[in-house]
Amino acid sequence: MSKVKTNNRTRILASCRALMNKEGAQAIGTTRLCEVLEISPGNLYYHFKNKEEIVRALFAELETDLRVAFGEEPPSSLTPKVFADFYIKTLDVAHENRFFFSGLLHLIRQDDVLATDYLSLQDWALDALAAVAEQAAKEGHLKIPNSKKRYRSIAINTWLIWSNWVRYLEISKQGDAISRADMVLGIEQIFDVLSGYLEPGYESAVRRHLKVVR
Amino acid sequence: MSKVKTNNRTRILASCRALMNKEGAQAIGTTRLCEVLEISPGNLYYHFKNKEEIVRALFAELETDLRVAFGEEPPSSLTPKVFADFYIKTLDVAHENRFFFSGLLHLIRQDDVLATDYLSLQDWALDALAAVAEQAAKEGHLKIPNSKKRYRSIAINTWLIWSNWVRYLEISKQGDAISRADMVLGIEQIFDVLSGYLEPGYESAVRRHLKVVR
DNA sequence: GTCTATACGCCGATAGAC
DNA sequence: GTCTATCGGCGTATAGAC
Repeated sequence: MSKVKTNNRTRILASCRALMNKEGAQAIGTTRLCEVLEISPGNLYYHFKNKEEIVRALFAELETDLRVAFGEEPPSSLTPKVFADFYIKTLDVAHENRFFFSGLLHLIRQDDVLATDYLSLQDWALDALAAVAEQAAKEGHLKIPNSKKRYRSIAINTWLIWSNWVRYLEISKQGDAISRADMVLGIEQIFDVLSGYLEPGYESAVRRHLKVVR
Repeated sequence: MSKVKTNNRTRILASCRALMNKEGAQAIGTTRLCEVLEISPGNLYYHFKNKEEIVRALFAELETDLRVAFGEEPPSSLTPKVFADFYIKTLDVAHENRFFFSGLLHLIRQDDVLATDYLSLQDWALDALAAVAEQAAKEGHLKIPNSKKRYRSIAINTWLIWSNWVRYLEISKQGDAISRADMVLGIEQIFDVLSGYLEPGYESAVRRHLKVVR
């Protein structure tokens, strides 16, 4: 916790995230990273004990951003704008940290600490998504039997699509850049999980809002 | 295409699939593989030009199994049993080849041929899933506006959950074995994508069938 | 804080004997 | 078909000078 600028530490993190997003977490080694940054291996290992520590630091940043984007508590009123913005914000965070979700299984297989931390973040997110569904139902936007189990199931489907949408794009677009429009498509996919239950007026209001963003 | 038994070739494929399923595709090298099989590197490289060729051969097997499981054409009548069995069969194939879906992005990033082949399989599967939704609608099980776009959207959501369900289990269960019951849970998740549109009698019939399997 | 230099292991792959 | 032997390269990580 020194006051001096430890600029290389920041550069390492930023560069590592960018490279891993581009080529995948497994493809980036400390050697490559040092070359790109034009620093020495010794320098990198002064700032981080090992490669795991770099990924853990990146995960910590992701976690912070995600908790902010999901909101520490469900919003008080789910206007169509609040609803649409919620997913835009969270998917943006997923996109900025796509290396993590794309290489997730490999990353947590070789780092138990990261695995535990990820699982508690996932649990938290599932609860948050279930709470949003429950709130939407309470406000009359979702016509759905009031059942914890049902909310949980919707949350899992939402999470599966949410956390894999960017990966699906990377797989499907093969090199082409991922655009803002692609991300909005992701929100529409997530939204379709609820579609069968949605009150028609509310549904079209949210979809109108999504069109504006795109 | 010789008539003699090329047994080691088969052993290499089987062992490679098993190891990759267990530890991830990136974690298994030719060296490890040879040690486990108690054969020499030269032997392995007699049967396969390189590691890519092994993975491609495994993909070919996956593709064959998957096309059989999805059926070459949509079934003539979607009885609840047909519907449930369809997903049980396909998810089993996904489970037997989970290494592929878990490490997909990394695998196709380093093999353009595999990438192309995978994408056409995915396209085919999306069409098949859309056809199933359309058929279910035609038979009156799904109450849904007759729109190609809607069927496509449902197919994508189904595919996202289908192709990531086993990965989600691996991430969430961390070492615990994946059971048959876990797979049936996956089918229920997929089924929930349709839940809002389903004709109630049909829905409960399919769910009853799933309970039997579990 | 940053550098140079370097150890060590594993990986993919090949040559050539049997 | 299968083996032994081996190569070059890259990955992580460390020691120790500046």
